[in-house]
Amino acid sequence: MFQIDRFGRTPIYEQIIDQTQRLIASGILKEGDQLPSVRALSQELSVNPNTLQKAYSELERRGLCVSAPGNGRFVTAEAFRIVGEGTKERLEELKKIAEELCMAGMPMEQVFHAVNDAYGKEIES
Amino acid sequence: MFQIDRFGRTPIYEQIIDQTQRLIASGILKEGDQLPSVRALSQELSVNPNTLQKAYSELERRGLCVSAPGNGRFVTAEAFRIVGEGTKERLEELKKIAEELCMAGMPMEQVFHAVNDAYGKEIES
DNA sequence: CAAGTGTACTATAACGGATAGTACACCGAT
DNA sequence: ATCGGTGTACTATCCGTTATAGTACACTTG
Repeated sequence: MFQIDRFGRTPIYEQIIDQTQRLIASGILKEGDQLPSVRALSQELSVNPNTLQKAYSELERRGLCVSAPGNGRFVTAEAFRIVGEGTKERLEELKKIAEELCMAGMPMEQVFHAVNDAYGKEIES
Repeated sequence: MFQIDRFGRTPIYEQIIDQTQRLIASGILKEGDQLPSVRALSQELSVNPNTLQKAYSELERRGLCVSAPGNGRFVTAEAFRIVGEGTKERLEELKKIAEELCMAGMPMEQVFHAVNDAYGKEIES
C-alpha cells in the first residue's frame, strides 16, 4: 500500500503523509477505513515506529484521520474534502512550471498535450 | 539578481543553481555575461562564499559557465542549449501534477486555463 | 488476562548544509 | 612591482533534521 524511497531527499514521514493524502484523494481510502497500525507498517516497511507515528500525528493534525486508542486509526468523514482544498496550491505549482516552460520556449500546444495525456490516462489505471 | 529563501527545505546552493539556470533559460543571462563573484555575492546575500562556490562548481560541471581564474566566471555559448534540454523533465513534472489533479476531480478545462494563463503572462513580465 | 492498538519520552547516531577561517594562485590596472 | 580583484582548495566546526533504539504506559477488544 505504501512505497518508500530511502534515497531521495524527501523524508520518510513526509512520503507517508503524501501517499496517504493521494490514497484519500483518489478515493482508495474512504471514510471509516482503518490505516495500518504503526507497528504493522513499521515491520512491513522496515521503518521505525516513531517515524510513522510522526507521519500519522501530522495527518491527524490536518484532520484526515482520528485515533481511537486501543482500537486503531481511521479516516475521517471530512478527509476527502480537506485534501481537495489542497488542489489549489497544486494548480499553482503547475502554473509556475508552465511559466518556466513558456520562458524556455516550449510551445503551449505541447504542454496542452501533456495535460490531455494525463487526463486520458485515468482509463488505463 | 538572486533571491534566497532561508526557510524552505531547498538548500541555498541549489537555489542559486536553479535561479541561474532560469536566468539563462529566460535569456537574461547570455553567452559571455559575467556571473557575480563569489565574494561579492556572498556579501550581497549574506551567504558563505563556500556555499556559492559549491553552486558555481556545479554549474560549471554542467557546462553552463567557465571560470577564468583571476578574471571572473562567464556564461558559456552552450549554456542556453543545455538548460533547454532539461525542459523534458520539467514537462514530466507538470504531467505528474496534472495526473494528481485529475484524480482529485479537477476538471481538465481548469488546468488548461492555468496553462493558458501562464503563457499569456509573458506580456506583462 | 492477553494481544493488539495508540502515546509519550529520552537518548543517540548519521547526514547534509552552512559557516568560519586560512592559504594560495592568477590576472589586470596602477 | 604592488594592489585589489578574481577563482580555488582545504580543514574544522556547528547545527538542524531525520531516523533509529529502547522503554514505558494507557486503552480497547476478545
